[in-house]
Amino acid sequence: MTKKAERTTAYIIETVAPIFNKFGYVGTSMSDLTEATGLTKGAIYGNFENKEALALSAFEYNRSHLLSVIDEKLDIEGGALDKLFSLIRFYRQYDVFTLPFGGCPILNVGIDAQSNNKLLAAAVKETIKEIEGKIALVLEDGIKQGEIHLPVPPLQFAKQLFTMLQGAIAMSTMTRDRKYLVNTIAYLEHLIQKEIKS
Amino acid sequence: MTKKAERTTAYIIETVAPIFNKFGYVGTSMSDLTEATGLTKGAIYGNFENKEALALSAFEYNRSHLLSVIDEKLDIEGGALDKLFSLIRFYRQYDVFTLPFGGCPILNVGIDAQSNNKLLAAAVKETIKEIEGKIALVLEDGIKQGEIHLPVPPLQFAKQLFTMLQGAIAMSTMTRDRKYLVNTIAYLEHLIQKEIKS
DNA sequence: AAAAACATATACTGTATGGTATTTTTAAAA
DNA sequence: TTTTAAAAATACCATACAGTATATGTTTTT
Repeated sequence: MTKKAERTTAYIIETVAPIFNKFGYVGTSMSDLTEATGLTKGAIYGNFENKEALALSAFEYNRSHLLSVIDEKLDIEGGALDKLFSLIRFYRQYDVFTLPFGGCPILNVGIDAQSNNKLLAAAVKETIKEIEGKIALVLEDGIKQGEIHLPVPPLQFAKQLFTMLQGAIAMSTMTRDRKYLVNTIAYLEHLIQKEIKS
Repeated sequence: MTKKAERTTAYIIETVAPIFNKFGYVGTSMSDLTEATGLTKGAIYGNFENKEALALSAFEYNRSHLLSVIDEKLDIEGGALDKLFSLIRFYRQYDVFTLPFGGCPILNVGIDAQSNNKLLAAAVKETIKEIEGKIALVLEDGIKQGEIHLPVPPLQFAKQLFTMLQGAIAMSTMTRDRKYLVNTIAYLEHLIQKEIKS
């Protein structure tokens, strides 16, 4: 049996994560969080040092959730192309996936925290690097297997791919129009099929 | 001679615009603004109804600044390709261009205001539509002149182009690495040159 | 079951918030 | 140059903010 505090800590994080993600660090007040959790400040401050530590835990929670799904999409059976298609097909529905999160944690926190919270901004930067690395690994493997060929180094291609995905996420978030996701994924499918397949 | 209040209003807007853009709507306090302007709340509230109206004016100021530069880049002598290259070359240095603005007003406000200010969010949406329209117009003209050919309708291509640009902006903002801009522009130059030139 | 340790609630800091009524100052009109 | 109108400064709301000390419960451990 887990300790009481451990369970409350976990409960607080998962309740609070989408709120921080949606309304931002400064846009979220401690009273928003007591209201959402049904707990008092005593309980929250008993489990977290301050608002910043809580926001950081909340981001880490969203981040690991996202990373594990990306891992899942990249770890399917098949070659590099299969893995890439699996990943970008996931991004076609990224808006519905991130709905319970309160939007894309990378974009939301990455933009919001840029000037308001250095720790969060650094955590986002790290997460981006991590995702790019995962994609690059798949590409490298595909090259080794002679399955694909790239016009630029794998990491650069991975960055370019992720940039396009993130652009689609940004646009569909700002306009509330999922066509940006759908069209970008269609373009990327074409790109991968035509440009990098050996 | 313009009335005193008109000048103060203009002064407030231009002083306040980069602050709102950088720190966001909730992240900016009225005392931040009195401090930056050297004016008192009496002066500010004498010229603006409330914080929201001021933030909206500040965004409109940034927006029209950006739109006029985009117009300038698209209104050069030459054909559609020249105009497109002129525009995307501008975006290669978008980070230094937006430095005095406090970052990209579309991205910053578009993400920040999404859950905190409906008026601002709507204004961003409108601005995106406007820019996409300007690009689409150039493309349509290029098709009529037989200079270019597109695999999709002009507006859709414009949206796709702008999505990639906005993705590069988002990535370079979040990571503070301008390579995303440089590489994306290099890719777009290649894309335009190879894919849409007749 | 009692004692000790832990976890949560209560009640309260001091400060900052957006906003306003009123006075004082400054600029425009006579 | 005086009057009048406009603009900005002052002083002040009430409320919300992040955070804390202390008291009260509630689990664990003995």
